[in-house]
Amino acid sequence: MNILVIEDDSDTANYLIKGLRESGHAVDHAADGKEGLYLAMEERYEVMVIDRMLPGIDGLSIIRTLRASGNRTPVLILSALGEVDDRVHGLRAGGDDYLVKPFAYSELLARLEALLRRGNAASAETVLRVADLEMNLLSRTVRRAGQALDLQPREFRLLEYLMRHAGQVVTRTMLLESVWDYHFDPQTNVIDVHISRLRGKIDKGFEPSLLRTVRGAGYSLGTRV
Amino acid sequence: MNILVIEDDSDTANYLIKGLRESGHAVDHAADGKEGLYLAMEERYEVMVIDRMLPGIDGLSIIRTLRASGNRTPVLILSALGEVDDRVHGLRAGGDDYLVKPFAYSELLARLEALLRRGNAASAETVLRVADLEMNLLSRTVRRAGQALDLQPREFRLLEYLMRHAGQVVTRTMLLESVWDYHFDPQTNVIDVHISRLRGKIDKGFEPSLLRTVRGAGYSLGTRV
DNA sequence: ATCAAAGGTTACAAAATGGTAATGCGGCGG
DNA sequence: CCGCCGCATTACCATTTTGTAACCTTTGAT
Repeated sequence: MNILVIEDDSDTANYLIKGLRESGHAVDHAADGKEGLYLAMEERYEVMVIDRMLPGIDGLSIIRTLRASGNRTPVLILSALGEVDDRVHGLRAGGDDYLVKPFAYSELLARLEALLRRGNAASAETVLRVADLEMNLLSRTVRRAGQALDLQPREFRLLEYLMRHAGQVVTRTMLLESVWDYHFDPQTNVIDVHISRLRGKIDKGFEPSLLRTVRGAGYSLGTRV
Repeated sequence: MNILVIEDDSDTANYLIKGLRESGHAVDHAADGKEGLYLAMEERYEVMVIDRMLPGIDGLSIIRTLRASGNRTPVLILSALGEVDDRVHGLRAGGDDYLVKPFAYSELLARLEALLRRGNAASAETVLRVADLEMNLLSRTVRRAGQALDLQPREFRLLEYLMRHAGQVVTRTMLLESVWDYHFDPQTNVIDVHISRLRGKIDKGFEPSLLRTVRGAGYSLGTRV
């Protein structure tokens, strides 16, 4: 996971960065408010840890600025202040969680993961990705290598199903059930025709081909195997 | 907001319920795990407050059961236990936040609101609501008073635009630009025809009418004014 | 009360979409 | 190396969706 840490105290910062990296996360670090705000605006993070007291711009202002500009990245506020009022202010400023220093690393990690979980539950369901192929379920758009593709409704449903089962072999029966709502064999080649049309749109002109035929079994979407 | 409180200690429960109701929320209460799980599964809440130690089923098991059945409602765990390990377990079980008793009501409220904010940021983008009319942008379904309606693609786009501008007057020019991508006047009555078709689906047979004509200006979706 | 303009409705025509069937191609077993 | 089977492709047809136009209704100014 991509995490931004905005923390001026170098001991705390190093402790955090080391721990998070060991847990397998990619961490960026800013030691003051100005740099922190810059990174938060320019880069895309999945979660941010922001110290409340910072040289330059203070932590709560950073959060307010981000929220005002439409940034919804979850934020965990870190602070030496323990008063209830401070915590309430921090959360009201747009923070998603509040942890008081000194803190146990395990608790911080658990809280970050809780934030990530919530974030993913929301966004992971609206955009599907397989290699450089991207489907946005909300805007109903599909792009490959950044280029917009124009799919018909049935092609869209077909591709959605394939993307939700990327890497697996998808049988004709599965497709008939899920994409066509046929619970019997129509004895025609509907699927073949639509796969062909879909290929013409998502694979023609791009490398590598993503929609692969598994002879005798079905189809599979993805890069390898 | 619809809130479920699962708490066996009657003092804490009453304190919580009273406070939340005064803050304008609708609160349901369960005094044991069994009843709590039942309510959590049957009703739809926007957030839940669950005590960790309960007679019957314990709090963490409730959360695990809910998560396993696909329920993603945010949960704030309430507990007398203060150990870091307990907090970590609570969050890992699928809780979204953890608050130790005794707690300040203001902090609880701030944390609940932080959870709600995140929940809404995610779901507000996938389902639009105007009175008893509901549009799910992910499943592309529309229902009025709970009854599923079958809209054509263009009707769907038209209704989506109207719902996103509910209460405002939407001009013909706005509709041509946004729903038809026409940047000129087609000199036909396409809009009138589609509004008529849409009315036949969303308003015919329901009360009150939601799609109102604003003579000389355009249309407006909503209950009053 | 009358009339013109705005909007509603209906019927029909055009265009887009989805499905069928015929034909072509290529891998694989014999 | 041949022929078959499974899949790909293409052309075509049916259906669905969308748009146009004619006609009808309502509204509000005079």
